[in-house]
Amino acid sequence: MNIGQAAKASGVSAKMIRYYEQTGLVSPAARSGAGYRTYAEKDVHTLRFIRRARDLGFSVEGIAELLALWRDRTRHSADVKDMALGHVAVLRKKITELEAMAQTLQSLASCCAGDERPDCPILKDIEDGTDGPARAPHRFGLLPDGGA
Amino acid sequence: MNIGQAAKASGVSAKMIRYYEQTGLVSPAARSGAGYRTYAEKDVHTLRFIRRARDLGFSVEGIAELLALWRDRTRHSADVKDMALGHVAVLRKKITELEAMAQTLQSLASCCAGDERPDCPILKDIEDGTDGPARAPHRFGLLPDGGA
DNA sequence: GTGGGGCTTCCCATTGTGGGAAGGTCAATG
DNA sequence: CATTGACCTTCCCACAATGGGAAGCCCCAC
Repeated sequence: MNIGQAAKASGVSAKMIRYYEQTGLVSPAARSGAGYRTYAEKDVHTLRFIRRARDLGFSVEGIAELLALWRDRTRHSADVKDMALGHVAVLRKKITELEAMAQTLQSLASCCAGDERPDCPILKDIEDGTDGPARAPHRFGLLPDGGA
Repeated sequence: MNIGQAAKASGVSAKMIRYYEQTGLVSPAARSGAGYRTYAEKDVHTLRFIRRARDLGFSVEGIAELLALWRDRTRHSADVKDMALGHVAVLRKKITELEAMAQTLQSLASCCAGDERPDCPILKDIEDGTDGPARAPHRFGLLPDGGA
């Protein structure tokens, strides 16, 4: 199976498969005489694992750990659980931050007339910083959505 | 005031101030004889506005719009409100996605013994993809946290 | 033998942010 | 006045994960 087939079968784009290979997340694929990467069912299985882990929000680095555990028949399920729960904590923290932003904005918006006049409590707040020293983060890229 | 002072006063790092200038979010600062950027209170005020908007999760592009509205004395508060609410919608969507991940992971973890044995429902699930075709996103960078 | 589609590698862009090097400046102290 | 240390300048690099696209080779079907 060539990379295009593997991509379709696994839900990971060809571009990403090459990237994962390049960064060492997956081992280099076998090559055909012409230099084409060839994949077996087993490889697709791994790619699928990766995609699912990505869908659960794990970083590539986290996936590397997960893959290592997956392949280690002597693993302790406690280690996997720790990773999962640790990630849940990260997720929840992020959610909390996002929620704080949303709530602030929402309440600000509810004080805004939303008409043709210029007066706006939202801008006033951003300007004066009444929203507290909430050192919240930002920078959460919105899904370029590599279509499934 | 030099850039370092402005950075401290506004909560925006010097690096970022230069970046914002370079990308046109703020207009080029005045320069001293030696080529040092100099800032007035007014500039710091603008930088503070930017930082607050970032804290509310707006992208630089969004902030550019917000700034334009802020400076436009003939703005309609409705436009500001639209932006705020639009952003809230984006935030909520993100939250929903994150929550789906957290919930899946949490429930999976709760089925995991978490002991020294290798059997693990979490890995099984990721492997077999029982978690549904939830094409959720990922890639939400966690705050490098430019400490304020 | 030719066309179209798939594959290869390589480079670029994205979004904000920080790190660091090489060099100029400035203020204070000896 | 000279040195020192803190500050400024520009320029390049890196990150994380992903897509876009170009140039060129390959393979199969017709």
